[in-house]
Amino acid sequence: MENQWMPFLGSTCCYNSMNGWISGLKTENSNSTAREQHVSNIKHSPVGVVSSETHTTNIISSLKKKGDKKIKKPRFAFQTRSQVDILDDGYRWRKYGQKAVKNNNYPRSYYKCTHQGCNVKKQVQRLSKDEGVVVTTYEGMHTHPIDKPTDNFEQILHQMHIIPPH
DNA sequence: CGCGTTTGACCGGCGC
DNA sequence: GCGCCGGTCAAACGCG
Repeated sequence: MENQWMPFLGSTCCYNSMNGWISGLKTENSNSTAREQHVSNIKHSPVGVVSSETHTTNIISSLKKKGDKKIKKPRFAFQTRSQVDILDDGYRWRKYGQKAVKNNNYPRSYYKCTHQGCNVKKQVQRLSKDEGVVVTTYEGMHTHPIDKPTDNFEQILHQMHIIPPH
């Protein structure tokens, strides 16, 4: 498989062209530290992109039905170090569920984009290992512009609009 | 009154 | 087949 690395807000994320999903690694460097401090002004500070291969495998296997060609939705997960769970990324989200997940003391919240016809979902989960870290997973791509642009997170969202090459 | 959250029920996949 | 686990539904509720 060929991986294509791209800068992501001071850290590095990895696009895996084999399964079409984005995975990544948390990288600490002086550049990201400065960036974090800057972004922390808006309640969140990205610390890296999380790779969840097991989760990815499960989703993909569940997506493909017998005979059907699997429709792989782009997924994008990243971690932020924050006190609050809800990231104001400029889109409007409606919470439609909350579940307690195993091996985690904190519940996982499920959100859906309220825009008509836009089926983007996201999950927000706080790590019990490090309660200062919030993992946000986006699923799908928005079919509309951002309602309320935010200077910093607009860039993140823009990164997430990258369509996997074929 | 319109919209978003809460919360238990429901459901499908998967492992045993 | 059954129970666990994760994801979704939807009715009730809250709040502006």
